[in-house]
Amino acid sequence: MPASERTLERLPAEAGTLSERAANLIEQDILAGRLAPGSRLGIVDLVQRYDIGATPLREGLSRLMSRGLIVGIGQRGFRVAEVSREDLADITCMRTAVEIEAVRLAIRHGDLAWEAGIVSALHQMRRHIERTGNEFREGAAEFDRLHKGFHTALLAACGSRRMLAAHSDLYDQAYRYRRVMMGAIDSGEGFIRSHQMLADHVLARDVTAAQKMLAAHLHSTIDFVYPPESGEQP
Amino acid sequence: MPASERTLERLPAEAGTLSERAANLIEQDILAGRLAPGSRLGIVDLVQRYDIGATPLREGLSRLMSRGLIVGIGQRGFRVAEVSREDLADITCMRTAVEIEAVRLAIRHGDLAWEAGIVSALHQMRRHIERTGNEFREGAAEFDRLHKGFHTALLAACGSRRMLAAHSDLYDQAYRYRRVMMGAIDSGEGFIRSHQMLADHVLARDVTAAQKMLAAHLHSTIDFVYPPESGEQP
DNA sequence: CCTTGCTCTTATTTCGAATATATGATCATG
DNA sequence: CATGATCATATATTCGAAATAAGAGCAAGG
Repeated sequence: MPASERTLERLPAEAGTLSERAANLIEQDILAGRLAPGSRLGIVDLVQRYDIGATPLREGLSRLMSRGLIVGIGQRGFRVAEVSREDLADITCMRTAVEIEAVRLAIRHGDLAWEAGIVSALHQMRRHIERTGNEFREGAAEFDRLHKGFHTALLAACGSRRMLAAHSDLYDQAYRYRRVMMGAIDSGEGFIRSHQMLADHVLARDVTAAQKMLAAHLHSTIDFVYPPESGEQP
Repeated sequence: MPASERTLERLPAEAGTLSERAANLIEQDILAGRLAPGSRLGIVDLVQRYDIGATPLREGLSRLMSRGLIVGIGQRGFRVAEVSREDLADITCMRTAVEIEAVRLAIRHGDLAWEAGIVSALHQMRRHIERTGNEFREGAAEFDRLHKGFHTALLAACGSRRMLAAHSDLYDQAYRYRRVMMGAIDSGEGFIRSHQMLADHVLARDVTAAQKMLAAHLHSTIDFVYPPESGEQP
């Protein structure tokens, strides 16, 4: 195992045009929290930070705008989108709408390969938690990739490009909030169990149970990040 | 009626930055069919067409990309998104998901102002049809504004910014297909009646009936544009 | 005759400079 | 002392030209 270092970090950012690269880099930094919510995204700063010209940067920012990670005001530049309880509620609302319907369609149309994908994704997630023990928050980025993979697998057979794209976008937007609660998961025990149950309902083709559990799962993030009794802290 | 010409055409396009203006202009042209599906959007052509520089144009194109009206391939420029039966089905799928949930929430949370908005929007649409008679396809753009207004009014009280935005985007994307079937509506008679029924169900707070009718309404576009027995014609 | 590799053309993409706009400070004024 | 106008500075935005990549046409070789 000498040359085991492969080009892993080149995958997301080093493709195509500088505009895409810029969009990817900025998205990564926002999701990872390196660009805090509400931060001003001054062009000059960004040019220095990423060593990319103003034109492709602006283009990347424009693309991110429509995805809810960035807000841009007329002649006053761009900012990282704020986080707030209302926004998380809105994301959850939209996610619920998309996933409730997508999982219904997936259950209706899913074939054997789809089922296998779910089992596989769940297995990977479980193993990752077992392997890293209670410190699986450390590799939050890697863990979240698997978590996203599982939820994507559930919906994979829904047959709608737009729904899958929307799910992906919304998942990423919610990631900024989930990051906060990563440390709050005591053990991976209950986490895996609830996902196992979700998978069971889906594989049993029980639409109603799956929808119900999915909705509850989505809403649980809100209470984790903003406990019901506490005040707001945007 | 001397100075009855107000600045109406300035509303959508003449605000803020050139990038926004470019995005708006291109969007209008795509929706109106002046830029045909699949057209190459060469930068040089667009610069001449709109008398706007390459930088803000490209930025506008980037913004439209995430909204499904434009596809951009790496180093190979931009094109107007193709139309196809699959794409219309996908739009409808996504619209169903969003609207089914949004109307549920709206019925649950809607207040008196919301109800009034629905009645008002329906009234405007009916009057417009009565006034223009069977030629209401002529003012398709104006009519469609009212039609969109009605459907937006139904969901207005859902309480989710993202859902309303998604509805607006999807409605616009579907407009390219609806434009084709505009001439196919024999009389405004049945059209208004079905919308009246939809409004009745919603105002009666009958979630199930409203959802059912809404879904059917959305799906009806597919059969109009691509009749079930005919082959595809993208 | 088809394939392959090269050059030349065309178009996209990017940069650096110029322009237009907002922001903040300074100063005069009520 | 508060308030509003004016100017200076910083910033975002846009332009025109240069760098870069894709595509077309053509020649040489299998």
